[in-house]
Amino acid sequence: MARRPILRRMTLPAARGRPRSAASTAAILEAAYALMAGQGLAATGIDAVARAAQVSKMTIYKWWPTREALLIDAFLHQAAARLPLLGEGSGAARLRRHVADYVAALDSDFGRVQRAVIAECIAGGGSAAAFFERYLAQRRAALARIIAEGQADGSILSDAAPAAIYDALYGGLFYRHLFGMPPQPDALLALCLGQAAKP
Amino acid sequence: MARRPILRRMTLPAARGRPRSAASTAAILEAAYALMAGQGLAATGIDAVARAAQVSKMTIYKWWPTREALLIDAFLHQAAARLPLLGEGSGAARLRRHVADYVAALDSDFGRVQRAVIAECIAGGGSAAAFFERYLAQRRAALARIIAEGQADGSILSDAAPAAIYDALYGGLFYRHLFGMPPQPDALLALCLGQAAKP
DNA sequence: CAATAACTGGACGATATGTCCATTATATCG
DNA sequence: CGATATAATGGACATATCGTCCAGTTATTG
Repeated sequence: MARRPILRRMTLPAARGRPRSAASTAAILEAAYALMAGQGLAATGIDAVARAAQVSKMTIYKWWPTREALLIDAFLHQAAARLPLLGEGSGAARLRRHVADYVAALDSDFGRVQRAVIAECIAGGGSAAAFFERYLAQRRAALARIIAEGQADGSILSDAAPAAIYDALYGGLFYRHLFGMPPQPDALLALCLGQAAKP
Repeated sequence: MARRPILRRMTLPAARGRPRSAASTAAILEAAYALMAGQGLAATGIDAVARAAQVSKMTIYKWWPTREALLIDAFLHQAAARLPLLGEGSGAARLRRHVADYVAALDSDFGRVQRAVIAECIAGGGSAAAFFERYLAQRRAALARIIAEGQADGSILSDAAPAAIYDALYGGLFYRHLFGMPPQPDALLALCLGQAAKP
């Protein structure tokens, strides 16, 4: 009979024709990230990405409608592995560890690229809401959960809403980073978690 | 003898030749602001500004080295009148009033333009440190002073460093604004000023 | 009037944008 | 295998912006 395998069809919806090249996709995303990290946003045009990825420009335009979409994807492709949220210890301990990781990441390629992506979002759509929806929202929800656990286990004294604690803490960290001030995680942690939060 | 008047020379350093046109300067700054507010950053090229201000492109390039410098100036030109810091009442009351003004301003032309300027700074120099130096730093210092007064008069309960309170409060507000979340000034104020700050 | 400096208007090369096409490559289906 | 379908290529293309340059005009001072 040689009927088309139903199961296959449901998972990979009819792969007729030449399949999309995973190698090109990865090369494009990595080139975009590397250009943002190295040369900055201004040097990260579609032409430059195509050249660096050794790929035709049309291949990029085929899969990404705007530069904004490409740069967000390039960021997500690298960010997936970074800034893990799991760990052991009290809520406060896990939060402190993540804050330390976040501060270190901001002071690296990752921070430069994140700024570039945000700038591109603003230039394109007026705000960085797209970046929030595709990246920050999940992180914020996960960290709010950890903050709530910290309140439950007594390691975080403040009884403010977890989301508000997150906004003040990470908003403060991001604000200082964006405007070129050195990070001061301890002062913000003390303020946002309640004066003398337990370890 | 008809010597050149010394005093004049010290205040206005030798005004020989045709003087710079104040009307053109104002028209350029206002056109740049209006374009950012109306059409967004992408539509605010030097050519477009020159056209809108009815000015030769060379006049812009003569006085501003980069688009970043022009856009910051255009922002400052409008921002000077906004967000007054003076007022009456306790430190907490003045701070609350400013927070309300700030939130209202962000949700207007002013907010869009501020985002555009920040994006341009990132695209140009990698960070928005230039914007901080020319605008935010003074505001931050003035508000930290008001916060310190609030701690002194007992209207702000938290004894954290005023700068840390500022960073958490305005960082949180800015973070929510930048990423498209609705403002929640009351939650952040309660958290940052100490649970139940007096009026 | 002479000297000085700002402003004009247009032209220029370099670069980026997004689109289009004919061609080639790689897969599935019958 | 051959037919079909889709990706990827590489170059051309019109359009737009950037920053610079220049010759000429305008405004102000000495």
